[in-house]
Amino acid sequence: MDALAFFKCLADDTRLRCLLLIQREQELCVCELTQALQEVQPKISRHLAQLRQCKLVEDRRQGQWVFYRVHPELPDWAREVLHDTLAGNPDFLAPNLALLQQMGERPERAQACC
Amino acid sequence: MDALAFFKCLADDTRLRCLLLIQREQELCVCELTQALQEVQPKISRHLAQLRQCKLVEDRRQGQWVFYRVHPELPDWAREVLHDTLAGNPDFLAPNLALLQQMGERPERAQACC
DNA sequence: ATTGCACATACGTAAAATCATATATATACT
DNA sequence: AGTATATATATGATTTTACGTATGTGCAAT
Repeated sequence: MDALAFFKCLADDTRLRCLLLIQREQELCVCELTQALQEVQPKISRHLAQLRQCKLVEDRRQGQWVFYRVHPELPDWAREVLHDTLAGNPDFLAPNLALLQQMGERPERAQACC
Repeated sequence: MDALAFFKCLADDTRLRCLLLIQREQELCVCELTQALQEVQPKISRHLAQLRQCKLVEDRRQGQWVFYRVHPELPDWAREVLHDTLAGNPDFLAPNLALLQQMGERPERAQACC
């Protein structure tokens, strides 16, 4: 995990919100992120692809949905950066979390394996 | 201090190295950074201007030299991000620190006031 | 099989960031 | 005053990044 590549991923509003939301909520699918950010789906998808290619997140398909979570092998220092950012900017995600709550019929999670 | 603006500042190789070097060495002047990064002076200066405008660093003129240090009012969460990044990437600055050591006649520091 | 839904990607365009070079400013020294 | 050094900014070109729209893919259900 290259520090520069990591910060480039965080240097875009859409990606920063997606990543911090995923970190906070453990796991989110594309339609939830689309709702929470009020953006068109291809835009969200494109940015998630970048986060995936840089190994900041990992995806898991479950039926029609694809769930994203923070990559299990993300180095500790990077995890701490995300944690510190979230802790130091408590209002940043507020509008997105509100939209997420408002969302009806959120996809239900099943276990990743077994 | 806006999280997005902060990460945009870190999302460039020149700025990331400058900022982490300044953080590590407490204070550095432009010619030292120019040497440590092996870049032309206007390039270093331009990136320092951006770090200054975003209030990540503060400058202090002393004679012919201008010294840069981490801005005293940088929020704690941002300081921790810098600290974590430095701690988690011990080799990142190695070539720059080596060049800095090789540098003869480094400008001497004086107290900022009094 | 085909229709619907969730998601991913491709493509051309637009906007933003970076760069190299030239030039300006500020200080120091003679 | 004049020259040298350190640093800052301006300008136009180039590269990178992001975007909108259209289209492709995978799964589920009828």
